[in-house]
Amino acid sequence: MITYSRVGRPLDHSKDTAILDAACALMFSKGPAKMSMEAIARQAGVSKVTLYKRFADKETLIDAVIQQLSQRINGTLTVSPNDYKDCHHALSEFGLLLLNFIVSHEHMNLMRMMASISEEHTQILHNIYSGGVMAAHQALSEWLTLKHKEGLINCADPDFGAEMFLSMITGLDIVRAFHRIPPRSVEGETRLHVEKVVSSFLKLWQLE
Amino acid sequence: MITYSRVGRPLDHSKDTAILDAACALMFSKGPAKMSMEAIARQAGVSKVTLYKRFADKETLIDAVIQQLSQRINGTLTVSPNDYKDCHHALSEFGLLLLNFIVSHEHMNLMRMMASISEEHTQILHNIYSGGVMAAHQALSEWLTLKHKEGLINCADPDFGAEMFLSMITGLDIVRAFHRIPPRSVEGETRLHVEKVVSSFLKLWQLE
DNA sequence: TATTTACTGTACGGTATCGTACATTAAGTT
DNA sequence: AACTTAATGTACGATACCGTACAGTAAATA
Repeated sequence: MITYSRVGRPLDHSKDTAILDAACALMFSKGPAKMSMEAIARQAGVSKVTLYKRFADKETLIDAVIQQLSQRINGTLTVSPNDYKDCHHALSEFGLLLLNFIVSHEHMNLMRMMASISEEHTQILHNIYSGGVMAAHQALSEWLTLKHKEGLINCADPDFGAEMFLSMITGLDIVRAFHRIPPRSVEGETRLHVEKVVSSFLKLWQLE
Repeated sequence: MITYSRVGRPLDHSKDTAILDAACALMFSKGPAKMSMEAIARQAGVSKVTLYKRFADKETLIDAVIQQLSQRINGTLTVSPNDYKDCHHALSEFGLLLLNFIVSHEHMNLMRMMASISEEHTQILHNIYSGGVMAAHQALSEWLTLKHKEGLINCADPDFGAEMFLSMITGLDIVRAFHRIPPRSVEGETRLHVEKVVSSFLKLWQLE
């Protein structure tokens, strides 16, 4: 942590973001292991000394990049099913957004970085889980509870229902993306998949 | 590739497996990046020269480890739904096996290794996908087709059905395992999850 | 202006690791 | 026995990279 001091030349906070951006880009292209601190400093337009002033060592920087990236990524998934009235419409829109989010390059890159985190640093992974998947699951679960009370959806086990929806939407696409298999070529195919999932989901939990 | 020669001291093929085993163990404990060739040679009880005689360089060895591991792992998932007559029973047993397989340490370690494979070596990932997920998906899809013809399951879109079953069984457990969150403590919980999934699945595709 | 802190650029010590060379021994074939 | 290949062990060159030291410059405050 850098303490603020009133005297002397002030910290240039634009360098923080410059460093993180450069590190992030290099993590994408080279991977955490082959990313060198010199390259980060060069690409950030910053001397190595400043780099080490902001981040104690390489591992700290990597952690910071992952944290920042996960927050930024999870921030893109702001739309909740609350935003739509019709259940089918709500789930479709949410599902489409979710699926596109999951197979996005940013998210897959984040996953690959997370895989490199050693067993000793599980806390970061837990934080990411809480802020990402768990939050999405909880939001959907609460939405299902709400719709259940409104009598629009008959889901007595909203936790299970939410888990099913998330995994059904994800389907095998996340596996394929992880195996670096090109995604569905046509946008319509994705939408069709989502529609089929939503139909199945509602068939299970809309009517008795 | 090592060409066979009739003359001179023959290759000791036990060293191949010794090297691969040592490399595999070190990949598990240290990760691919921090695994050194010296350590592999030491643990395998082999000199560094022999190591480099069998595997041109570190990357080649890593690829070989991943290939071997994926084959061995996929080999453990031999049980197909064919082995049971009752549909519910078949899906339950298959699902339980699948879920335990997916969250196993071996499989998660393999996933983490796969994440370190660069974009230039996608062929390995594609091979793993074909031999693993895709094979399981296809087997299940064919089983569904069979049961459809037998009139036991009403699944006009077996590919989609198989994808749904696989992802529903997997659920969020694979995500949690990836985030290094401890798995379900009680064996019974896993079985309960599988039961709920199978019930839902059959509710969708058994009756009209 | 004096002082304090931020920042640059270069250089460097230290470490780790890759891949190879060399001399020597082991284990087979002809 | 002569030959050929496998294997060991040590040593070594080359490289890369981490993290820091040092001298000097920039930008703020008192």
